Amino acid sequence: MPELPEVENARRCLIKAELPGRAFTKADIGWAKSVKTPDLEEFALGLRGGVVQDVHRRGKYILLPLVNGESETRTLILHLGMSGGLSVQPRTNPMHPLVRHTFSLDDGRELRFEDGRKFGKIWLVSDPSEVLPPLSPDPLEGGLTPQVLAKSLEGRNAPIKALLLEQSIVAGMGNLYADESLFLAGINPTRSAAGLTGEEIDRLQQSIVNALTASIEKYETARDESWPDPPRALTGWTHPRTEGAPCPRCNGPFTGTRVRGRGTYYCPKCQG
DNA sequence: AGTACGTCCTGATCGC
DNA sequence: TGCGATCAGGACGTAC
Repeated sequence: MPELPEVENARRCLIKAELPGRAFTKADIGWAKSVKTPDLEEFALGLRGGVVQDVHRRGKYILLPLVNGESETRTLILHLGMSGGLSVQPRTNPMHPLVRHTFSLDDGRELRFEDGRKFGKIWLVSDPSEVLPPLSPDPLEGGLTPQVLAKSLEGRNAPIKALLLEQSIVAGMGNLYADESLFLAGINPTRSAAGLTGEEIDRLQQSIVNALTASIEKYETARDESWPDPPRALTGWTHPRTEGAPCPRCNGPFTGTRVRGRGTYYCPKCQG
């Protein structure tokens, strides 16, 4: 589930749970392959004693800058993959069966990393740029202007939907919000990026920002209402994801197809 | 370089 | 109700 809005929601939950200021006392890794850097032993050793300074997000990555007693700084980086989720809970709370990793804190709570499909990833590094892939400016912080987007799409003949999923083009974009952005912009997901007009790219850029912002707002409300239970996954998009379902705009039937192997839904009439 | 495909995993859901 | 088949919202390595 985690795309930019879900990861941003997770980030805000960790802030609200007052994770910053706490120190890690222990790492319990339940699926070794999740830890990419360094090796397991060094990871557990390096994490111990680290005091969380803040919770940042870069695209779909959560970054926890840590400082230990000797004022050495490292960063714990988490990627939630396809099915990951994070929560901070008292150690005594019942453990969800899909929690793969737990990071004990110095106040009797622990950071829990749930990851049913085991596609999540974890790094502990001195310099995040060692492991982070190239990412576009964050769509929520104004850096992803129509000009920047147009430049990224220049000369690219792949379907626009496929390119929106590239994190170097739109950091944080995922399959669902790609469909939603294209629906809002009225653009067919299968069209070649190079064939888009300047006006369409402008509309697409605006739709990307709108789609992500609207979803985050929904999470914001849900979090306030349901705290401390993290908001369940909510429907942060407006287009249907069922073949034949009525288009919210023209009432015509939605089409389901595959673009680069990913489930793709669009209105053939509004997104001709 | 750009594009397309297979692969890593298991839980949830669908159809018979 | 039970059970096998299919599907899932990410990302990367590989090959053309």
